[in-house]
Amino acid sequence: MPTIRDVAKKAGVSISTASYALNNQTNVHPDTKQKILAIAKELNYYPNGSARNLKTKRTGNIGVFVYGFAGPIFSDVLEGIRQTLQANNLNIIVSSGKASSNLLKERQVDGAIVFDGQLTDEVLIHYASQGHPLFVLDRNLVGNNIYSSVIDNEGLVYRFIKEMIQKGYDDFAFLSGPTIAFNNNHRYDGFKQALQEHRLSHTYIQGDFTIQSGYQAGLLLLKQDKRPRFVFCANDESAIGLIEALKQGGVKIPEDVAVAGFDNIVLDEYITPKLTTIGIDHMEWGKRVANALMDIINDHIPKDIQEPIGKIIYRESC
Amino acid sequence: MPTIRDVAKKAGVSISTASYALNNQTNVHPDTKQKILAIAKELNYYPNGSARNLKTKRTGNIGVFVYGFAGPIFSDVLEGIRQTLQANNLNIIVSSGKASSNLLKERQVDGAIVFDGQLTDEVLIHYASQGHPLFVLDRNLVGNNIYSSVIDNEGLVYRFIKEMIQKGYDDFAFLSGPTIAFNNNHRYDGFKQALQEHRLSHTYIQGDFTIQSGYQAGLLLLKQDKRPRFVFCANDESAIGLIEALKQGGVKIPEDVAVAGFDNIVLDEYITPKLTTIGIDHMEWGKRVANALMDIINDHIPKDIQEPIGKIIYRESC
DNA sequence: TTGTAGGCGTTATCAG
DNA sequence: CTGATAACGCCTACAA
Repeated sequence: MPTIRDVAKKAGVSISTASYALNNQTNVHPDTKQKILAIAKELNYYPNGSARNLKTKRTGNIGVFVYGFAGPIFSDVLEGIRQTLQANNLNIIVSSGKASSNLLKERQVDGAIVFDGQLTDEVLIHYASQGHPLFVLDRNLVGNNIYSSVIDNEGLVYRFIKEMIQKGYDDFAFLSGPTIAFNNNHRYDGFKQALQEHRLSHTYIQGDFTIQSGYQAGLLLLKQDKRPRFVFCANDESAIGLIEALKQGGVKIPEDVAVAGFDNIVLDEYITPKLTTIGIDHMEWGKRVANALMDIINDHIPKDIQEPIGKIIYRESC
Repeated sequence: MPTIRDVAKKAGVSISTASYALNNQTNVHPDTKQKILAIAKELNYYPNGSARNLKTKRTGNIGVFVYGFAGPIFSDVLEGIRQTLQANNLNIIVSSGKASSNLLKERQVDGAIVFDGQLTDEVLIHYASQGHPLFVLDRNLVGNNIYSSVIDNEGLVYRFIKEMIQKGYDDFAFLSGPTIAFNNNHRYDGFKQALQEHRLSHTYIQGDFTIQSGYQAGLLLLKQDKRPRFVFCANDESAIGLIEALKQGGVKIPEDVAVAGFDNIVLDEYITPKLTTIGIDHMEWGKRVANALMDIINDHIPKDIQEPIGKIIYRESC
């Protein structure tokens, strides 16, 4: 493992000159510079990250922290973030679980984008309070150096349900996700608001965002003699489970029961009937967030953060 | 940002004593230790990762490098790896693109698991040659400290096609992925081998692993007056595209044309007909690989690496 | 244009 | 049991 020392020695220059050359400083003679670079390449020299980070107090890494790797939604956001960071010469580091808080506490990242409800407010606030910019997605958190980008869950669902009411539906049910989920509650709020304006009541079914829970909800409905005409599901996965169960029970969708979800996951287009849903352009969202983070890092001026773009995607299920 | 200095000063002890206490050494009096820990907590002290890494020559991070974040297959592998690493007190760092080689070159990770054909052999070999353990998945690479875990693509496809021949099929086509893909070629080898043993010929269709390319292939088949009785697709996504096109053209699956794929992605169970495929237990694979890496890191004895478990999953498409 | 030297925050060796 | 002190590898005033 060659160090800058070895490079300098072999080039017959001092360590500092080597450092200047390797860091593309102007104050070094072209000839010496070229010689140093050639030798660095020959020795396969790369600076030790830990040493550089310690000295410069920056790592060149941006942490992206997710709840788990299994979810289908994050991948596009990550890809959008990755592309933007790479264009700005920053490394993306995606992590999850205990590793996330370690990286944060030990300052192995210069900034962070958080998509993980498990990370405690305390850890996040402490990290940001040291001067590191922090972005929280789909979560409420205020503090110094903390920025957030939140999907307008409430507004989107509200608009959608209003349209469905215009279309003639008047007997709704809400298939809920876990009640501790930020998303879920806002979606429910929008749902209720729309109905309330038309003095419509609704049925509430508890689920937990999984396909399985949707399936269970479907079985539940099958047992009832009277079923809602429209089930709005807090996310697509539960909607898919619900449809699966209803279909097996001989219920026609959307003729007997109409269904819609939220998230626009890939699966939506491949089930029968294709699922109507509300979708976010995740890749674009990732890019916007990463760009906002870049702005903050580069000139410390928090530009106004644009909301992610959401839209209703009409397909066959309602 | 408090340093160990601050903790020591406030506790009225030397830096070294503080370090001992914080690192759970035995040679420090319980009372002083407790005091130091209390003050560390009070000051919200956490060691600077860069400094510690520089000194100890380890980072506690394991890099997992993927080709991109968009793919549907990796997530379970990642989750398996994550769980195992977390149980061993190591941080998982997932990265992609240029960031991956940076992290490798600058030695910001103690070991790596590589699932990214874009990372050059050169970078990988150089990294491993410095004494870092490296795992490559689904790729051929030999060298010091390099281990690999490869799916038996060839054997699995071979077994599957043999069974299909037993079942009576005798008119096959192969829908290929990109010919530079390691996976694809081995799958094709197994396919050819099985047919050859029965002196059967086959049709070859070029694709690139995407749903779109499968769809194109389907359109192509629709134009032909004579169609193969069985299309084996190099992966599930192309199979799904193929099925979509054939269905739209009025072809019945599996009655007119039988189809199968490889990977067992989530989508398979939600399309009509459900896709027969060959699947790997990805979560289990991730765990095995991570465990093998742990063994290597802990006692430097390369245990025999178990192959990932693959099996044929019969559903409706053939 | 190049070299000297100090220090980033830790850990770890060696004395006390 | 505790305390000086020397590294780890690099960057960067400042001096030459």
